Amino acid sequence: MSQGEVLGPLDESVGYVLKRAANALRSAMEAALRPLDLTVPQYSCLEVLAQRPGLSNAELARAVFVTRQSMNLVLRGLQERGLVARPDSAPHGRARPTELTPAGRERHREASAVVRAVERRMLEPLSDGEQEQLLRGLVACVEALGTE
Amino acid sequence: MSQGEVLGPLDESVGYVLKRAANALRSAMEAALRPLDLTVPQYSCLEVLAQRPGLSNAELARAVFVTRQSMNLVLRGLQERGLVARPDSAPHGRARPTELTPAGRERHREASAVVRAVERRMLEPLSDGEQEQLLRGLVACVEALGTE
DNA sequence: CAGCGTATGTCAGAATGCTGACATGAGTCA
DNA sequence: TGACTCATGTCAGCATTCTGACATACGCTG
Repeated sequence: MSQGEVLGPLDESVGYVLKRAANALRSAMEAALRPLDLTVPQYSCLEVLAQRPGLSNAELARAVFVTRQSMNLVLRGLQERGLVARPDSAPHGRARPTELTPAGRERHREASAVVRAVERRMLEPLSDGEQEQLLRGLVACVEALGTE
Repeated sequence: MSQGEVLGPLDESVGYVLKRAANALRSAMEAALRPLDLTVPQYSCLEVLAQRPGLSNAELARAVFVTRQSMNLVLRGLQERGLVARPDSAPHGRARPTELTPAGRERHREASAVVRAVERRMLEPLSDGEQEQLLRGLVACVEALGTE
């Protein structure tokens, strides 16, 4: 009863399946990142910093879609573990640019590998064209909802 | 700076966009359900109950992907507002089957309408065929991740 | 009948994220 | 220069959800 659910109208709703897919991806990522002692927000932070070094706390928060307060906690945890570095005083205004340390870059490399493996597993049944179409469809949905 | 973000590699990651889409859908649903004084979990519960009456708390929790404890709180809130009804004593075992009251059915009708409107808005830029393909792609992803 | 395993409902505690609020620093304009 | 606006970092409180645990109820098996 726990697995063999009746295929009801819910499974035909894009919204329901979208939520389900995001949920499954999150769970898979959590499980994959646990051996590296990283949470999903922590990994997201490392990934953004690797691609765009020097971002401030508030900018990182916007990029990962969390509040400044939450991102601040994440950054503190990463800083205590020596994975990111921030100057003690802000060079301009109050924003302190954050950078990955060498250890942070190494950890990001490992984390990025396992996350990409999860993503690859998720997309494995789809052809390249179908993957592209899925991506474009999702982007279209985001834009349609974003412009309210 | 807040809106015009650089189109980086992140936007080409299906996982990232999937999270983004689910997030946008959730926010839009919250905003649409607020006038009806319903949260997303509460609506989800009503929706499942409308399609499958008589489910117990634990079965509802599994259907909505939350814990029994969380669903119990949701059900209490809905019960206090007279939208769902549960017998005081279980007819079999400990599971008490839950049903929508007439008021609950009416509220569900209203909520379902606004949620479907949100979903329609989200899917508006996609053709029928693209919507179908998106749905099938997401289902494939869920299944690929589910079988670990 | 007694024991075991499973499922359910429920209670308590912890973790996580958010909203509200405030002080600080920089830019703008009269 | 002084007032205003905006963004940032940070503190406190609240809300929501999860994990852990326990008692109860049923079915199965010896």
